Amino acid sequence: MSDAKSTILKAASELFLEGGTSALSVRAISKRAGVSTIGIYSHFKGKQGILDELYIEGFEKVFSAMDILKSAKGPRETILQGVKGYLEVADKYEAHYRLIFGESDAGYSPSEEARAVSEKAFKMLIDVSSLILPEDTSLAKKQHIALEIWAFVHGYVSLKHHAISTLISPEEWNTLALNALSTHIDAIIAKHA
Amino acid sequence: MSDAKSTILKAASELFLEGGTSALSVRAISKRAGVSTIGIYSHFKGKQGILDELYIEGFEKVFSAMDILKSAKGPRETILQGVKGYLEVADKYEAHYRLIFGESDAGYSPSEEARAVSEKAFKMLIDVSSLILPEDTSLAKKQHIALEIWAFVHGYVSLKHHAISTLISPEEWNTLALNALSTHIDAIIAKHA
DNA sequence: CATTGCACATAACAGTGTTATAGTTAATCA
DNA sequence: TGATTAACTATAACACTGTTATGTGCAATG
Repeated sequence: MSDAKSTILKAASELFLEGGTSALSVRAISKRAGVSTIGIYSHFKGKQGILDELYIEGFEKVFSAMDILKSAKGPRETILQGVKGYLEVADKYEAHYRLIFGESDAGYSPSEEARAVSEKAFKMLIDVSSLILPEDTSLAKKQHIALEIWAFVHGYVSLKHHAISTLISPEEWNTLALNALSTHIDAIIAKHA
Repeated sequence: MSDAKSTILKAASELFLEGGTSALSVRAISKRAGVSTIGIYSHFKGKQGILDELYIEGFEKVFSAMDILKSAKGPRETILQGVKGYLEVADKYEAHYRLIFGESDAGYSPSEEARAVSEKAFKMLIDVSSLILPEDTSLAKKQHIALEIWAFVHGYVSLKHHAISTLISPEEWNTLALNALSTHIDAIIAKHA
């Protein structure tokens, strides 16, 4: 990546972490990066291009959180560790997470390249969650189980972000999510044994 | 509600259903409603006020979907019926659902009144999900179980909306969600019997 | 009749993403 | 070396956004 390109991306990432999408105007990025506004369009495909990079950046963080396939503690604990990592990434990079799930910019929709990265992440999730299934399980079934786990974890993260109800303390959320997932994974194991 | 007020709200609701938040500009609403742009500010508190009304409108639809407490089929089937209603509302009023969960307008955050309506909906959810729990269960525990169910269902809806992966057909989603919820509710019942 | 208040249209302000125009600087090539 | 080309820059404009100030007319009230 060229110098100017990485400088722009760094500035955008900083602004993004500081104030989310609302702080991410083309003029603000170019000002902080020390380039002209037109630079955003020559080095990236406008704001869409910037958001794509941040989208991919976000998924790569999720990637690394789930990259714990080779655990000695057995499939159940490996998955729960992956869930824990996911929850932590979602907390630490909340802005990225919101962008990925469309919670921050109505106009944005990921490019083909960005979509490809997200599918790669889903495939990794399938690998991890397949650990609790018999080896001869069909791919469709594996996808369904992976989706099941993902939906559950993401549901907790999403509800937490939007804080519809303030009845539950922020610290408790991740514990509740882990307990619920633990119960559900046991149910899946029992069902498909 | 005055004539002009309901006319404006009707226009806003129509535009919203047609094209989501991006179609909801103050000028577009006033044009369709046949009033001046300033009318949005005299009858409502600007765009925020309009979005608040739609937010509440959305929650009332969720309300009515879950308002099936008195079912003769027993607690398990009653809950699953509530989940089914929830999924259907989420499909039918996708724009409202996205607004409620912040997936459509970054700048918007619900007013106190709107928040109150959402808490009322959560309390109803607690009532429904408490059906599978012993009567002497603590309120905190009831909340946790309600959150568990909500997170799971919402996770499916949210992932479906954003279609990270196109590997699963749209028609299949709700069936998968219902099956997963069915499994999990059994697990909850077994755990807290 | 005069005054008050309400709804109106028009226009403006500050911001957004994007693009056209024009000027400057650096590197490449004959 | 001198000329051309490419890449950068700044400035300004366009069409849009939410919001507000200004002025206009009309209706009801004192």
